[in-house]
Amino acid sequence: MEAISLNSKVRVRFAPSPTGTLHIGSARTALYNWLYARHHGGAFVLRIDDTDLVRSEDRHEKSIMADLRWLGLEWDEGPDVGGRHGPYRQSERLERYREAAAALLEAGHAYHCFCSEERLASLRASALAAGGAPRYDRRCLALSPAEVARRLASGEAAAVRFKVPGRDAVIDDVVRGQVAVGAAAIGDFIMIRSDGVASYNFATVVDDLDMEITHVIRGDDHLTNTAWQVQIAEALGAEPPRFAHHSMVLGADGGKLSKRHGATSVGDFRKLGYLPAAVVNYLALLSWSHGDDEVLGLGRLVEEFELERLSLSPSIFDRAKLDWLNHEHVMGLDPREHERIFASRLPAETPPPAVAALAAAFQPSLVVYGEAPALAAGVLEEPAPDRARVAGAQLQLQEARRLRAAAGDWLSPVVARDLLAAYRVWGKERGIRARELLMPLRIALTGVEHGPELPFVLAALSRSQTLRRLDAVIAGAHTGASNPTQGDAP
RNA sequence: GCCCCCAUCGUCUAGCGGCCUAGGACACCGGCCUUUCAAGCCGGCAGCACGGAUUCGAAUUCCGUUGGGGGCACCA
Repeated sequence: MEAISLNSKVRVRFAPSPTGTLHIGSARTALYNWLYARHHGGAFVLRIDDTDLVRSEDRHEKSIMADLRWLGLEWDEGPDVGGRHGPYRQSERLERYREAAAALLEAGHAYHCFCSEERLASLRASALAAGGAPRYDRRCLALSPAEVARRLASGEAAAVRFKVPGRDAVIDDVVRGQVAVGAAAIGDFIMIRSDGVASYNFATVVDDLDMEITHVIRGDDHLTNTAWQVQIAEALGAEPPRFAHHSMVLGADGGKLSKRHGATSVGDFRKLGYLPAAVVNYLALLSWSHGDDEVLGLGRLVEEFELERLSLSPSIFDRAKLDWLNHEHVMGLDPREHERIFASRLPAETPPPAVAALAAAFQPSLVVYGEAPALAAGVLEEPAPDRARVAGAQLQLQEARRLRAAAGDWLSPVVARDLLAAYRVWGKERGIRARELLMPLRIALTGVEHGPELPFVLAALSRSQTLRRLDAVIAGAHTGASNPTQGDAP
């Protein structure tokens, strides 16, 4: 094993079907492949498994590639970047599969099948009813070569089936050890459909061999596929790649992670404002660990990640932990980078000083960037008139007036910190406690009792905004006092 | 139904026969800090699915039960 890895360069592939967006579970598979390739100095190949011609769409291929790049998982070979083993779309390799099928037909490892889908369906139904695994009954294997030739010549549609060798398939799995699938469970499956297009299980084997893939790293939902695939590889006279089947990602209820669990695609998380580094970090931590280190960047992951240490059991996707990791990554971000991302979430017309102040204010506590607009609005938006009235009622009117009257003093320093310090000095001289001094100011400025630290609020607002809000609250308090139902405290 | 995989706190995991009175993290609860809410810091709660067997000794090995997941297409 050591000798092999020294002599042959590791080559892995991620082979999504462009039938939808990149699911978080698939992203995890891509990540494991990528990490394995980078760790071993090997190649990471992107192949598009689009043999399902009707469900495959170009826009999905594009979005999957965009999501992979967003995650930071660049590939060395693929449909857009090329490479020595192209083409990298299965739809462009159809001829190659027919060629390989012809060889298998020639060698007696495959045969033509003329059975209708209806017959196959009823075969399946009766097998299931009888309590057995649905397997093809090999009716067409019994056809004479002459009859096959005649029916083919007459233009009758035929699929090509693999003639399974009838022995157990043994998979030597990197993470699971030896896994044996009994011969009884493996039927003669279709390699080439009657429309001439290869099926997944066949195309995959041909491509993995052609592309010199050394390790196939994928979800354990493929474990039974692997049984057939090793047998095809052997029939093709080739040494199958090593396999590594990782566990699945489940939803909070233990079921397959799907739409009803909320965000499930990489794009969803991108839109919500998660950092790619945090998503990747979380995905790696799902079924893997490295001592007490949990907050790990891509670089560390490349160094430390080991397939052999993957947990064997399925893991449940926990958004709360992802949130925590994202928060950790946000805190660790270069402040300028954080400000850039934060700003991208705000309305374009947000004044630069406000952007800078708010970005700085929230870097220590932000969970996801999707929160940015609401957080910023809480400070930047003028408190609603009725809100100002309510705030005015909560405010000690005397305090507010004194505050406003003193504005000339505390608005003079340019830096917000100094502003606040000066204000506190002003209050201290008058024997006013910090809470009584600052809470009314907070309410006057933002209309609510919670929010970022006041220095940031002051820095985010312009001088005229600050004065206008104070005036509005004082005026609102007046209105409240003159309103009999309001019952403003004396 | 049949086949395959899996099984440590609610969740992700450490543990690979004695170092385990089972460690860490998230979540939760409490405290501290603080103008507020968060964040941060400190502390707490909480688990080896069950039954046999092996062994001087089992979370760790073996068998079974139960439970969970996956697969069983001319989808990938």
